[in-house]
Amino acid sequence: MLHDMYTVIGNAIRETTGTDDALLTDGGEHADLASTIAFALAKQKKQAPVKIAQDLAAELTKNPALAGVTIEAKGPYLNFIFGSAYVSEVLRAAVRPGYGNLPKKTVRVVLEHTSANPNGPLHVGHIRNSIIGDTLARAFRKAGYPLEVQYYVNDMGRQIAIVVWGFDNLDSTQIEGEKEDAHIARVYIAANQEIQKDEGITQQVNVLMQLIENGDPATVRKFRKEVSRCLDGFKVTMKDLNVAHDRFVWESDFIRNGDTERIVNKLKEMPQAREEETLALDLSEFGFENKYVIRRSDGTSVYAARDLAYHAWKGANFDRVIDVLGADHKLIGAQLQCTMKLLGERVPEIVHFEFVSLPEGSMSTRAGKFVSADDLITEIRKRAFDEVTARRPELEEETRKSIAESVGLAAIRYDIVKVSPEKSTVFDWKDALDFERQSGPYIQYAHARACSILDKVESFTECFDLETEQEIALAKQIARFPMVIDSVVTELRPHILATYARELADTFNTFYHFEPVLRSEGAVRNRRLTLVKAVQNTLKEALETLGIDAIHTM
RNA sequence: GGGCCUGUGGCUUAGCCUGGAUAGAGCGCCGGGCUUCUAACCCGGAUGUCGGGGGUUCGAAUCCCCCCAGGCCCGCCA
Repeated sequence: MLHDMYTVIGNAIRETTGTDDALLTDGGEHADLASTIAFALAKQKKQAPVKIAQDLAAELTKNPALAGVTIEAKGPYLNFIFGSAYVSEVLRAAVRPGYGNLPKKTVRVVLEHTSANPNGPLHVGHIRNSIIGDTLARAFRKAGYPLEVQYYVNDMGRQIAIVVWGFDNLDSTQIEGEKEDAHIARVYIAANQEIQKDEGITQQVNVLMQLIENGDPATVRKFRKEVSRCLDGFKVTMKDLNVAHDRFVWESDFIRNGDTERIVNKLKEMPQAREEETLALDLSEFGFENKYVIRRSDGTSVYAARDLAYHAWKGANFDRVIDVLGADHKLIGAQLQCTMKLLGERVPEIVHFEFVSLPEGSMSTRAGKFVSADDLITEIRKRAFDEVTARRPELEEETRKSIAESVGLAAIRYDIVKVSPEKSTVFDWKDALDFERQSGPYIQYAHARACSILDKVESFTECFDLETEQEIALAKQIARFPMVIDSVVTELRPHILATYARELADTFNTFYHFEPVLRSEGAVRNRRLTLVKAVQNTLKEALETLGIDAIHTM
């Protein structure tokens, strides 16, 4: 819709001026779309931009393809203002279920996110990965892509060996009511403290790592058991966060099925291979200073080898491979991409996000320095319940509890997804527990308001002809939604959707305060009810794409 | 030491890729609005050397170079 207008107007400008780029941008407060083409043509035509803009406006107004669009020159700017037909068309589309869905695609996408090491609970840094990843996943589905979401289970790393060593050698009884992942973390932290005191333990851990690499059945069972327990804990947390994976892929499977060995053999044949005690790749010709180590001198594979095998498998089964990874993986991510390219395999696209730290410094599972996602969820639900109880004391306790869960989820997800991924953040309890403007609950509230209006009418005749400035502004905001979804998947930046949903809520709230709906009559009432229905539907679709419940009352 | 990312009112942040109309918002501050469709809201006000310096351009928060500050990375860890 907006996209169609963009194309039509862009083509008209290109045809009329003979340029390649129509220099079309958002018109902001001045227009729906605007072009700065007059500046670009000034030198070539040896005329003032203002004159060029005037001439072009006159010329374009005659173009039948642009019928219904008001074209005016404001100084050197060419402004395009869409007419009522556009607004009606937007409204007709926006009241239908699934508004914002884009045409079905055939490109199969695999998206990997979270993939935290199973050595302790998910903390507020990990869930930035989960929430960026899950929001992207929802946007991809909305954009019509067949998608599989995977969690890569690092079940054979050193940390897991340390966990297993702890269970074998320390007092590791589970405390009553203790969650599995919290239990694992406690043992992991204790084991690391022992390692600090006694270096001999490292040797015992190394032995465990060789046993797991060689597939020693007893060791495999022990590793699987603790990793599975930790994952069970993760699954509870992720369910609370409305984050879902289609498949959990175990790293050790790529050793067992021979994929790692096969890819290591291919790597050996590369001109960049350096086989001494270790097997490594020299990628210095591509700007990587350090060697990319594939195999240790004792013959065991390192993470990179298994990761290459995993990515080769993904590349063989999907058309696009996308990974969501923390900024600490930038270098190895780039080395992975470089190596995949050299192997002639499909190169993964990597979405990086910067770190979340605590006011006192970086988080560390090993040192026990972290705020767990579970603690955050518990705290925010408590706060949300108090808030709901204060506002809606008449509701049943069960209803208030349910609303509090949805509000808490919205607050957490929105607080995290709204920030651009390249910005590092410091976790702040006050900001995380905020339910006011620029928050998830604020957007939910706008949606609940729209629902409340619609609940109060039996039926109405849909009317798509808007009149007032506020009505039209709201419809034009609604019109942007499909293009926003497209931008999210094209740019792999989910915070665009967060910003959009908030702006739509802002526009609706302003409309709400200036334009009575139920208290108006006749055609005015009908068209405003239609508009409220459209905004309710768009907010619902946007919230659900953000993984937030579009609740009807709060 | 090298590489990547970030630096926008007191605080948090959008805009930067793809240069253009008075840099947009929230919190906090000041003032106003609930017998009214849900005030988790709305309206108005004060607050900005867009880290600093140079350059490109008719035009720079946006592009290029240098510098400063912070984060992350540079392992036979993952």
